[in-house]
Amino acid sequence: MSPRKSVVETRHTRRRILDRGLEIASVEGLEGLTIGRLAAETGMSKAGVLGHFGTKESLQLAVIETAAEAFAREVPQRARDARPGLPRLRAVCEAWVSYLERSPLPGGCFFTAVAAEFDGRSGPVRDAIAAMNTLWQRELRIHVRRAVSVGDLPEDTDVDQFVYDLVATMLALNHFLQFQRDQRASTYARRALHRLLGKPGHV
Amino acid sequence: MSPRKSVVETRHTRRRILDRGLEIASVEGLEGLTIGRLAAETGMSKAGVLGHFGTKESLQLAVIETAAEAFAREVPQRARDARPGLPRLRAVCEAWVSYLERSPLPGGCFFTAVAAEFDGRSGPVRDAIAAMNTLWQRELRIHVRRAVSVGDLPEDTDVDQFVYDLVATMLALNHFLQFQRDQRASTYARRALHRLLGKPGHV
DNA sequence: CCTACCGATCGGTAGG
DNA sequence: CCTACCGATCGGTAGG
Repeated sequence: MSPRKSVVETRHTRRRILDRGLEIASVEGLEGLTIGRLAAETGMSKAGVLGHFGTKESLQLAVIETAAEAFAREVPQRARDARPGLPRLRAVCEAWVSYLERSPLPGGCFFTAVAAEFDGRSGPVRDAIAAMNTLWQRELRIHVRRAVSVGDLPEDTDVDQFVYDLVATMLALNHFLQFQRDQRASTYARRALHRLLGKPGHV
Repeated sequence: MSPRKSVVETRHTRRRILDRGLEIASVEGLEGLTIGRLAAETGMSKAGVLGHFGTKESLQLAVIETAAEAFAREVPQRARDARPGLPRLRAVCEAWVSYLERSPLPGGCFFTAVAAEFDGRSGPVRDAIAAMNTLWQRELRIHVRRAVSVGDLPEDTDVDQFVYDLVATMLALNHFLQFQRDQRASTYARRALHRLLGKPGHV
């Protein structure tokens, strides 16, 4: 029996479980993430792992939360110093491409993976993934709209179409990198972005 | 005990299993496709189902083969009467969009789903999916190259970039339709294609 | 946080 | 093609 841990130690253990869980889920999906494997890889018992979350579904929701925090840190946060409008939008996209290129998670983009996994299902886990997806596209729309309103993009820009094109480029980048393991993918992605956003350094 | 069946009946049973298996796998993935569920939904015993394939892996490979045949029937075959070059390429893309729009499988595009599922894994199943993916992109490249050589597309067209852009549009279409359930997706996809391929009806 | 369980389900086999 | 199994693993619980 392990001795009872302090609050800070408990929180640290929870983080370790979630960080490892995010890595596993990026490869195996959120259903393929099993409590038994998570226990083995953190050196705990299954009951020890489950004690932090109660149910597998709560664990899945906590992993989604963890993924959202990592994404926020890696992409939108890195663009916050750029001037609102096209420069900010470009900075966001460059941080996004760079994140997918570096691919800190072994299975590539967590949200792309679990969106595909849960697209045919329903329930709280799907809803949580969808909520993050909506939040992110809303942020992209705001950047595009701003770029239009300050005159960096043409007045007649279709904002939703623009967001679709950005998302398409990133979905393809993740697909070509992770599935096809084609390193040229980031070149293609940057060229596609260049077509949408123009030359970096110019307005 | 069921009486022994004729060869034609056996083949028919195998087809029924594979058709149902493809539907299940489009939603649950190829790992989530279980022999028990497949048996229940075809009114057979697990041993009866497994007898047709031997192992789950063989079943998975047979489902991939079935999916490839369905895709070939629905997309490239429907474009074979169009003139080689840009008209053929446009016909292929229109059949592709239409296929994703109609979405005969409950989980959307089978290959998109399983590519995401297996991108972090290795083995014969991943290899089979990758082989189909390669075959299809090779066909797309041939159409693009032909469109360039007959003068329908500019001489300096980057063929691989062009294929990347087509795939990006289709991945996004499937994502927006299946995950976001956004019916406007096909409008966005067709506009993106229009930008790449020009106005249908014109060379 | 552990050990020691639970019923359900997994892929697969034996034997007919 | 079936019934009747097998060991392994699933999510989860009891009790400490």
